Amino acid sequence: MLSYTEENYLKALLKISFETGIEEVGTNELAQALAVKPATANDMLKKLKEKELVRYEKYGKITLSATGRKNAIDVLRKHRLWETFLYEKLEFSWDEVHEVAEQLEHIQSEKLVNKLDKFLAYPKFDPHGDPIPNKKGELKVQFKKTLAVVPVDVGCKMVAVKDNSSSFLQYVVKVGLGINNEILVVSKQEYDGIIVIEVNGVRSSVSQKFAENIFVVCNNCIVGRNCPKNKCEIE
Amino acid sequence: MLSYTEENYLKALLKISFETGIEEVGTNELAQALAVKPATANDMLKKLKEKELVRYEKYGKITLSATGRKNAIDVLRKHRLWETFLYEKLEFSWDEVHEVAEQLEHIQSEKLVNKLDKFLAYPKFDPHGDPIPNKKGELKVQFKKTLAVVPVDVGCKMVAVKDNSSSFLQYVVKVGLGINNEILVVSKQEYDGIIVIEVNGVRSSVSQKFAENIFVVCNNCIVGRNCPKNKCEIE
DNA sequence: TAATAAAGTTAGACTTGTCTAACAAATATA
DNA sequence: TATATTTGTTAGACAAGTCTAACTTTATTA
Repeated sequence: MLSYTEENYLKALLKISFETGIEEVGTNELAQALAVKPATANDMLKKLKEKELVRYEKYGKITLSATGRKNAIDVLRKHRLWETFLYEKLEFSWDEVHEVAEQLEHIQSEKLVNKLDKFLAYPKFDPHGDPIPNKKGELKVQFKKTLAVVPVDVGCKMVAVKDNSSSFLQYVVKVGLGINNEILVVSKQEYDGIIVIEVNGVRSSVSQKFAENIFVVCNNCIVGRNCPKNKCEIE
Repeated sequence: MLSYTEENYLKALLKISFETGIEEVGTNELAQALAVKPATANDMLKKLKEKELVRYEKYGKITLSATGRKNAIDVLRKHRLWETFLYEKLEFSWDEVHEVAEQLEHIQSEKLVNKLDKFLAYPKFDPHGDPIPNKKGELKVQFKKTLAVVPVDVGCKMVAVKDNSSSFLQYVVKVGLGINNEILVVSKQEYDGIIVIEVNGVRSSVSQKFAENIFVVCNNCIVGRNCPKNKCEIE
């Protein structure tokens, strides 16, 4: 049985891998993700290695072992199922679910997870558009890119957000955006990166930073085929 | 903000008060309820006193302060709401809810508790028949006695169980008993305490120990009036 | 390639919650 | 009431997870 803390370390490793597209993770990178000092992460890494949850050599990179990955995916599954529950059943808003799910994801009861999954009718995606792993740990692969790389005049569909912070999500709502909204990129300013988008007939200007945190699927991409290199991420 | 452990100490104090009917609790008693050594409980007590959650003097008895009691009741409210959720929405059986609720009761989110309460339509009692405190911390007082003190030929209604252990609860189900069942005490053996009861026309013999863990309300008692002394408990 | 910067490690310390072993006080009982 | 038993306390230790400060490796770049 893993401790609350150990689970968080494994989850962070998985999350970083997903975000960077690279399996190998560095100590500082991990420490930052967990808001602890590198020394602390280093200590824990020795413990996780001892338990064969990660592969790791001194001064080397960290990768999850098969067991470590399975555990991390279990936590992710719980997190996303709870987010879905809070959003769909308890009237939580999009930006409120994450914080509470961070706690709920550590509840230990296989029966609970599976019954919750059933109660929610086996959802495939959470309220942020992220795929929910099933009982076996399999999750829907998504070919997605950030809004920032979509060329002018190209239409796309918002599928997820990268940043789960409440402040960002509230901003997203304010711009009139939500999961599954169709977005048209109207123009892009070379100078400062400002992007003009059209959603439901309404035009808004968003920053480069904002656009980098919105995941979309392009309308003119055939998923997995002509999806331009370095602009699509496979999870 | 209280730690997981501190919450458990406060909850245990409240629970012991409820069970004994006495507000004052001893160190060993508390330690036993939490499955820790008296020395450990003693250490924690100093901390809880420092935080003004309990009243306590060296070699004296422990009582909850107003703040301590409020915190304990909040935990109790969460515990019982989660039990109700698991039982009513997730198809958990009577004897499975307690263990998981022990974990869920520590989730920190006022919004979550209140939304859960609403989702369950503000239940007054949990699956074991115990009253659920409302948002303000008020809970329905129940005048109840154990099946063990009910005289022969008297009918009563099962309202709750004292022991929440899975093994006991499974036994209860086996005897054909459940919350709100009418019970008639057919006979009592002076010699070994065996009690014969009739439930839905079916007779069963139960031990003294078993009967002490079943809470009932007598049919010939007018609650709060002719409820015999030392045989009724007020919570 | 040598100097500098970034990344990673170690040692020692602190906090929380737990333990054991020895001791002290309060209560029960002979 | 004196002794025995129960109850409660103290001191010292330990594991988990964290920190700071100093140090070592590896990577970058002038």
